[in-house]
Amino acid sequence: MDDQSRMLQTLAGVNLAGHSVQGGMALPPPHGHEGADGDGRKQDIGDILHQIMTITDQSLDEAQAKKHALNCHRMKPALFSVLCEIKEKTGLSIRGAQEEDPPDPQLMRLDNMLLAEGGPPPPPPPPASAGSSDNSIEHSDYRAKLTQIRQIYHTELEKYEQACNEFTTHVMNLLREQSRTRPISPKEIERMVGIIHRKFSSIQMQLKQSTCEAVMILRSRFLDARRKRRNFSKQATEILNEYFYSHLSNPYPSEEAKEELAKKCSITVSQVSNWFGNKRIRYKKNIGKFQEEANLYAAKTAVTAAHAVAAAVQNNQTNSPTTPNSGSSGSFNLPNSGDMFMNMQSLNGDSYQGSQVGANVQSQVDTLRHVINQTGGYSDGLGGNSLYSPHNLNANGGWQDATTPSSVTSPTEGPGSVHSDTSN
DNA sequence: TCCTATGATTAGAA
DNA sequence: TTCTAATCATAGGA
Repeated sequence: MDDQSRMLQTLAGVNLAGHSVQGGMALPPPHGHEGADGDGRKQDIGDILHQIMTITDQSLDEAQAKKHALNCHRMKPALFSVLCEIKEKTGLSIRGAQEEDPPDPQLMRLDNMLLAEGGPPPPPPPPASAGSSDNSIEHSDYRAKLTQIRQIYHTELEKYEQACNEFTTHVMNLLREQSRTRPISPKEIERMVGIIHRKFSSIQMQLKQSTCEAVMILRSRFLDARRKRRNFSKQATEILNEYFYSHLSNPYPSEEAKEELAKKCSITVSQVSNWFGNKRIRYKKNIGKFQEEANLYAAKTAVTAAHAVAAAVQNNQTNSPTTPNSGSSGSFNLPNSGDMFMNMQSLNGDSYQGSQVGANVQSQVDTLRHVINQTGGYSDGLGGNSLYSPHNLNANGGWQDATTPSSVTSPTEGPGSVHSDTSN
């Protein structure tokens, strides 16, 4: 059996089963019997089908003429409906299954990213907070560029959507027009529209990808921390240097000390760590160069210590005149200058502990005297300051005390701690 | 524009 | 995990 006759049989079969047709123009029901009227109808259908099947073999003019006749035929709506159903049951049902694709995860990810990036909240500031006076300017610049990208994206998207709508309308009109001559159901038109939309959404995805790339480039350009290097404030550098040179024998601040320094300098703990890391290595590499700086901070620390201790002594004498003199030459509790620094910070700052001062005030006075005597005064020449001389570095380039960095092995050494490092 | 200083990052070691 | 050492990339001054 060839295809044509099979089709004819199928059509006839569907019809004879009393299938309801589109547009309320159903075939008359068979009424349970098929007499001469039924035979006539069959013949009628057979004629139409024959005409349809042979129309492709005819010339265009002949076909046009026949098309009109077929369009006006009373059985046309019924045939239309049946043919549509056959189409549904064959190829189109396969396409229909593909329609239920879940939303593309990549597209969703891009959407989310664009949403997050283009949303109202400003981008996070760079990690370095110090010296970021022009952050707002940079952010506005960043935002301006981001807005520009978004504008381009939206313009393009609008263009695509417009084009998509135009094309969809065009296709719909075309299909509607064609549905007069061939079986195209509204459902099929709908599917076609869906296909067009999917095609356009893939174009949209490309657009989104490009936009994402542009945003990423912008981000890396504007927010890359390395590019955003800012010098710390002078005050912050001074605080860090004071700590460094006063802990020269063991310039490894504990976690607590780092936190304290970070707080004082308005920077992050990791920035403090970075700073000390850089400082240690650069100091070690070029001690001579840093000697002057070391002396400067030595003098500064000593003067601060002198003032603070003097104040503490006065305070101590006023409040507790019976404080025993715990410090005797040779056996005093000698803090290194770094601890003095932190003690002075404690005395002057927010972590003051009266009891500590009370207990150590005399030894601090002795310490100060000791240090002053040891260094031969504050105005020692270059290299003559044993307090900050590089002898703390051992032969293989490490700090003598650095074999046990405080942050690793003795994290309890915090601000204000006292130990007997006499190397200073 | 060049040079130096400096904050940040990275790989590898301990 | 922290540190060192090398390196990058930028700031800022001459």
